[in-house]
Amino acid sequence: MESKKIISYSLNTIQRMPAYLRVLNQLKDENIEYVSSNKIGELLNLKPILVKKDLGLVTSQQGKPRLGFKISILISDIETFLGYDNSKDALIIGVGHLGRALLSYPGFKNYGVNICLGFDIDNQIIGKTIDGVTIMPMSKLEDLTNRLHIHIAIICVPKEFAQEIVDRLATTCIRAIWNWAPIDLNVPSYIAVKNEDIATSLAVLTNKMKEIMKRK
Amino acid sequence: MESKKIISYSLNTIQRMPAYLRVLNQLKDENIEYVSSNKIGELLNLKPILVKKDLGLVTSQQGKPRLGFKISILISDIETFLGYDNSKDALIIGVGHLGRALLSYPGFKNYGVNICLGFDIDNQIIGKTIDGVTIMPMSKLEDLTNRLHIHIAIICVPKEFAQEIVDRLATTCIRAIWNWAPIDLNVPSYIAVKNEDIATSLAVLTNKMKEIMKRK
DNA sequence: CTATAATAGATATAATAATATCGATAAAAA
DNA sequence: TTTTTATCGATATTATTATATCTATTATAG
Repeated sequence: MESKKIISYSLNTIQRMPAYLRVLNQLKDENIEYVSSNKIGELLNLKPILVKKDLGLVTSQQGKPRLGFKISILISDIETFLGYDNSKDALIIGVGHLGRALLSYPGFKNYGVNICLGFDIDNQIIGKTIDGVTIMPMSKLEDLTNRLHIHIAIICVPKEFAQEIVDRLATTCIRAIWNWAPIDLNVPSYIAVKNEDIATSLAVLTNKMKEIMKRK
Repeated sequence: MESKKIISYSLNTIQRMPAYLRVLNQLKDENIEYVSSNKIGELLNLKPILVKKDLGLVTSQQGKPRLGFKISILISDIETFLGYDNSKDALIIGVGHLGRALLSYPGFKNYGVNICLGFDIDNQIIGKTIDGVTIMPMSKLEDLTNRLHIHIAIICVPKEFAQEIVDRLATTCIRAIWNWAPIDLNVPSYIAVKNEDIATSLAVLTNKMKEIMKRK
């Protein structure tokens, strides 16, 4: 009987990957070919052993003693793992300041995400193109989502409207929601959610600050 | 010899607190007086036992059998724990779309954060007031920060400029930096940092999506 | 060519976080 | 008033995550 090793990646491991990718690309730009876990740990303030374990989980190569891992392979392995290799279309709902900030963010393509449509209720901007993305009326939401087979939705509307939009998206082929509205959404189990929660971030920040202020 | 119990709160516990606060305020608005860990766990999709432990760590009250905790006390205990009770002044550097989105966000006061100053290099907006916050030229950064005793800085500038701003802030009384620029900052140990990392968020989201798509 | 040192990889251990269990208690029901 | 039951609080257990140790390997220095 065959046995397949099942590897499960912890949330923490996943969250560290983008940081690895950043330093690896930096090193690659400096024309460095190999890097050790020690070196990466040093650059990111992570224990080398942790880096070693994380990288060992996702890379396809054997690390070489005294040299470490080949950077180019490491990069492509992590990109594959994170899904940056195959571009995914996304739409954005709510094109106010926050929505525009995200639209003008140049980095998405590096992360395999391509925002191809915007939706808003403001007649002033409907039909216009902002940062290369056309803004459509909300009435077209379901139809366009399905016709274009879009799986990722970015929600940037005021919190009062977020839930009703989720309910509408739930009837479409959307399978991931990146929620920037400060509210706990009710989302069916066939849709992944990531909340960008300002309150949580601030809680962590002020807590850290409290620790630091206590010290001295 | 006296012994003081040292409680250390895990990052996870801290991060769950804002969610507890949200549902507690909701319940309070419904004029409910007591709530059990079970009920909160149900509302937030968390195991009741985890909620019980988290709340037990921060609350000052004895929970009552069959009733649970008194909501009003729980709220004020969590608010105190998170530092929402004493307002903290903050400044924002970079008032483009993202900066404006944060400025127009009405929720900060609920989190004990008061953005009282903005800084930018754009002469078009320097001297103007946006959402009640006056925009100052970068040249005044250190002086105003120190004179007003501001401890929190929100960085919303393009990533190329983020590090030099951190270096300038390090010479002031700033003790916490909320970084929205997509870059690993080098920050002295006497300053707390919280990175708002789009790449990390997307990594988590697309990974969850991958799991969901695999299922069926 | 040989010795050395830095590294991966595997495995073991420790630390941390989540979950389960159980007795005491008090509200609610009988 | 008595019984029942939901809950807390404390403690124990389990699961997960991070760290340490040890061996084999190989680039590098001598």
